[in-house]
Amino acid sequence: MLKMSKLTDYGTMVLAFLAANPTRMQSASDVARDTHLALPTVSKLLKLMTRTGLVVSTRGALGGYQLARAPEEISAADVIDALEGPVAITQCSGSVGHCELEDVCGVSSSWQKINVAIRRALDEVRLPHLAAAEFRMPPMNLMGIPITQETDRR
Amino acid sequence: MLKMSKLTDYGTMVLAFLAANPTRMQSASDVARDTHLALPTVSKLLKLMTRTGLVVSTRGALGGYQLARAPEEISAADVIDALEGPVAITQCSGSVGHCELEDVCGVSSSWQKINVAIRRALDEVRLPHLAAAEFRMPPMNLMGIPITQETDRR
DNA sequence: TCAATCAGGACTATTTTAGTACTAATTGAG
DNA sequence: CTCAATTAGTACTAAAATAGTCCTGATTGA
Repeated sequence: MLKMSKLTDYGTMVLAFLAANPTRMQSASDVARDTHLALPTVSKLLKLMTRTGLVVSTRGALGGYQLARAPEEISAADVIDALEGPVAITQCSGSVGHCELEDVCGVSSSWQKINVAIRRALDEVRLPHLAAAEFRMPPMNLMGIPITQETDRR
Repeated sequence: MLKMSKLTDYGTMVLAFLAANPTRMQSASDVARDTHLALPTVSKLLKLMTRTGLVVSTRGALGGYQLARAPEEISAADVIDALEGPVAITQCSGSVGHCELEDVCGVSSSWQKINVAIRRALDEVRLPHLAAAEFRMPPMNLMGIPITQETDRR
């Protein structure tokens, strides 16, 4: 199905929330409260995204998180890279440049082409676009089964 | 990482093998022997791909499998659809047309755009391209770790 | 009738993903 | 200087998805 992990979905929500007030420092608890995600999960996400440079953190009392750059500068590809590692439809195709035998290896060509296409699409969509989507997914029916935006039970 | 499942990888190998002799009927054992995959796995794959119409089967003694259509008519998207279900980066985005609230739901727009781009890329690559890749992946180094084309241990 | 073969599904094992908990480090404020 | 709030790191547990196996039944050519 080639689907994103839940964590990435949540990550988008968290980033969308931070994007709403880019200048304001938000603690993990703030984010958890407003996104309705469980605190430990939000905490984990923020830590991950700090390490990968999507958000910046301030430690100590009154500490918290902020976006590392303008929302327009954060793409879907950035989020997925941060939370799932580099996009790579096959094992070796993610390591362009690392693979010494790239020009011998037939795998590169076709799957690589696909990878590039995917990445380009993911690069074009930025946080503001995603943020618009995040907060208004209504309950809907998927093949007869009623679903809602899936969030962490807590 | 957005990666394909192993099964899909194997599926490609199996199809590539069938594509080598499109007119010849191959039993599951034949395929297993020549692809170096475990028989039960190959069997499972072939059954799945038969049900989804990628290959046709003939039962009974002297039975076996053949491609359902010309190799050029089978795309990467077909293989993934058959073995992993429809490509859909988010939950609801796979059900275009089924979702009654599609025009209300903000999720459609951005992720949908990404989905379409991915699907187009997957549609363009056909079995002959993939087949060329399948049989000559040499041992290589991935970030210092020596790897080979991963196959089923059996 | 038998042996070879596919069909279907149940089941188990493995791996990946999600989620939690605990301990250490940092820092502003009283 | 101490305390409370807060992030950092990491280890661990739980749940879900994926992979893989096996068994039983149906089909068919010899």
